[in-house]
Amino acid sequence: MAEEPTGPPRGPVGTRDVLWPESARWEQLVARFARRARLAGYGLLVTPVLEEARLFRRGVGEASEVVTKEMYELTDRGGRHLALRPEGTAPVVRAFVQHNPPVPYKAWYVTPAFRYERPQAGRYRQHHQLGVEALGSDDPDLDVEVIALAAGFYVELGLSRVALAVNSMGCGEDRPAYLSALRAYLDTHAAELCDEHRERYGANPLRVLDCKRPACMAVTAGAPRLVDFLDAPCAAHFARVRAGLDALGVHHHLEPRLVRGLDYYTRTTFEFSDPGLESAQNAVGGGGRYDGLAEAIGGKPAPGVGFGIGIERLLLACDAEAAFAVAAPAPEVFVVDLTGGEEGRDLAEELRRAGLAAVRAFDDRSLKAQLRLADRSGARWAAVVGPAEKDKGTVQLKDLRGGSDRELPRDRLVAELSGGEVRQ
RNA sequence: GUGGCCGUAGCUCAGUUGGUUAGAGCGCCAGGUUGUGGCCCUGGAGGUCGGGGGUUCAAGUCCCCUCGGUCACCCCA
Repeated sequence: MAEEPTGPPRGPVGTRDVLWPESARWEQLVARFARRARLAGYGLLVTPVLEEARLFRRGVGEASEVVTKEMYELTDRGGRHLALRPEGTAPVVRAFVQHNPPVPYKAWYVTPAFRYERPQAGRYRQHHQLGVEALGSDDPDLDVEVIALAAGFYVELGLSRVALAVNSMGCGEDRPAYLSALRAYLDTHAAELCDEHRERYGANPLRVLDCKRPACMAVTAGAPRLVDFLDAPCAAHFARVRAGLDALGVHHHLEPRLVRGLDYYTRTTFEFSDPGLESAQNAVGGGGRYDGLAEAIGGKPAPGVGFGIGIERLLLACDAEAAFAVAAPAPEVFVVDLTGGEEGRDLAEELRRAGLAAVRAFDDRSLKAQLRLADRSGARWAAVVGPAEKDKGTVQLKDLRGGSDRELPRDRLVAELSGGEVRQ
């Protein structure tokens, strides 16, 4: 247990503050995603960050790493056992089950997610995800729509190296046959597996496929493949998904060992990775179909498919590819006041009421200081009001790019700035 | 949870084999004729050297602990 800290409080380990102006990029990212989602008919869904802990135990999986080792759990003052959401899908499905909206119900979200793990490049205890979920249909074209939405988003941001891996995990019908085949294979190669999996793979042999240690990877390279065990409906579904991606020009490749760490996946799984990311965490998004999840959490059966994109990692990928540069937001007008503040106060508000982004200096700074601030603010115009202008009822309008200056009646200022006469 | 590396001004860093009042650049503030920014010049503010303990005549420099950061394993976004 950590000792009681001293000094001013700090943000908890593994969390970050995104200060302005850096946050401008974040803001833009969410806006772009929202637009894309809306174009495809996905509406914003807001759900609580807190959920009953049992939602994730049942949904994400009792034995999954995320639940057993990484979940933030707490008991509230009323004795309720709650958890901070470790991922985005289960809460969406919970809301769907609880409210039973018309299907297909297509929603997008932006949310923090919490996992108690050691932070490193591209990995935090609180990270943020952008995602969509489409519930109530098992149409493979819906898988295609969802995947294309994500793929198009990466392209829109200027990410050119993002690769899409896909796989199918089958369903409750064909999974048992595959599991026994995999188990039989692993039994004959048990001695060659990594330390962690040598003794224990019985509970969920799929985990071994996900193991990145060289020993396990060498063994699983020759293991039976999920796609070879799909029953007819699942095989047809997967074929339709891949054909749809091809038809839309969404490049992808089969990754037979892609199983992902959350237990709820069935049929389609996919993952986007950016090899441009230097760090070990180069997965910038992932998702899949989860036709058994609604039922697993106690609702009536409902299929679903969706994905999550990690905002922090996505931005790291943008840095690595020198993509998605966003200019810091700048005001249109900087109001310079030499009358003691009253004129500046009133004029700034007047401009804002007219829809112009207007800022000013405080603390009665010198003219020189105010103009310096105006320059650094990035504003195109400075509107200067001193005692002389106040008496005459005018303002000096200064073009901060060139430096030219002209005086105009104060009641003409808004019209000048918003009318296009001065704007170019 | 395990391991490597690193903690000196707001930021990026320098601080010789331990030796006076801890420095630079950038940023910030003020001034450079009474009301005009950017460039330049001058000056200024700002640091419990992450924290605690120890060694020593003397610790930013060495040792231990601790907190934090960072990277990796694992897993994932």
